[in-house]
Amino acid sequence: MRRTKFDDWPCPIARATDLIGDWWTPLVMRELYFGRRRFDAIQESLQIPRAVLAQRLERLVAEEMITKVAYEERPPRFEYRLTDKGREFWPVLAAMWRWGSDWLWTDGEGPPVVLKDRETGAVVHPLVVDETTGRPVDLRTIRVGRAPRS
Amino acid sequence: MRRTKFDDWPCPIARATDLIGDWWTPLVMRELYFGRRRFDAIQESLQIPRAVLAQRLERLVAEEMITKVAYEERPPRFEYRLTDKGREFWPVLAAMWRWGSDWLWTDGEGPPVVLKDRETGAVVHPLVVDETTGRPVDLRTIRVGRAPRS
DNA sequence: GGAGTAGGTTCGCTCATTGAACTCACCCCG
DNA sequence: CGGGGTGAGTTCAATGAGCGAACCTACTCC
Repeated sequence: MRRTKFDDWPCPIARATDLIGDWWTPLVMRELYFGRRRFDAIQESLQIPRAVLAQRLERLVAEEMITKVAYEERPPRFEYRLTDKGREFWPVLAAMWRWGSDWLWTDGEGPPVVLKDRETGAVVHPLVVDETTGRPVDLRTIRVGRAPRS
Repeated sequence: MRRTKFDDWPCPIARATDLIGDWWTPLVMRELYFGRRRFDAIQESLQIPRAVLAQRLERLVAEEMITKVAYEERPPRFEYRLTDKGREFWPVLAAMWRWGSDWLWTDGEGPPVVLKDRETGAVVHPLVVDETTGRPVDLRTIRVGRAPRS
């Protein structure tokens, strides 16, 4: 049977999972965030099967995370550019980066790479807070409620 | 062929993706965050195939996101409890929640559910910031660098 | 002794992912 | 003009993961 789809569930986590839950997709986004825009560049960097990359890019275009732009007509050549929707997804990967760095290196060291501020060079530690109060989101202080109907 | 594993890549996003990139896994974590701890409760709530749920829980236990605890000996009954590692993954799903709420409801409304502060009842809007500066993480101001060797 | 419950396994089917090879349109070089 | 190179994919056969349904086990309750 076909894999169960979550894209019409009434939960933001379910819908987001449907999109980025495809194998390789977060890594394809990572490549785009770090400036790789061409098919072969992404394929070579990730060593992703070409058929899979083609299918993932197609879906990301359909979901309007990226757009496919011809940067040359003859011969036909394309690149993939992030949309606002795609660019705003970066904080999710930043949160994953933080958690992965904190918990997935068991060798006593951390990962060999860090996020840095482009200007100051200071190391950036992503943290998820409540926009209004500024307090870190904590499972114990949060519950789910019905949305206030406006 | 077997699906490519990312769990030993030198990138925090890749390693985290390997774990939560399994289909259903973020939703299983969501159920645990919202208090469902028993196999049948999770299975019924998500309508996830039982074999898949068993395999996901097994992996989450192996990765120390959760522990399996007998809450009753005769008859044998179990529940799954979050570890610190599992609980600290919640901010990643909170960031996904925010992005999903902002971008995945095209019907003019938002999702029917929101996150609320358990005490004040105020709606919580997760936001990913830099822990040191407090500024929202923005792709344009961030780059990747080698980790300072301590 | 039969029904019910919690927590899984087993099964056969289909779809997705994989690596390797192939295509296509074009350019450049001699 | 022929040969090699490049970017962007498509095609292919083999294997593995996800699917729904049925089954199993160990107990309790009536």
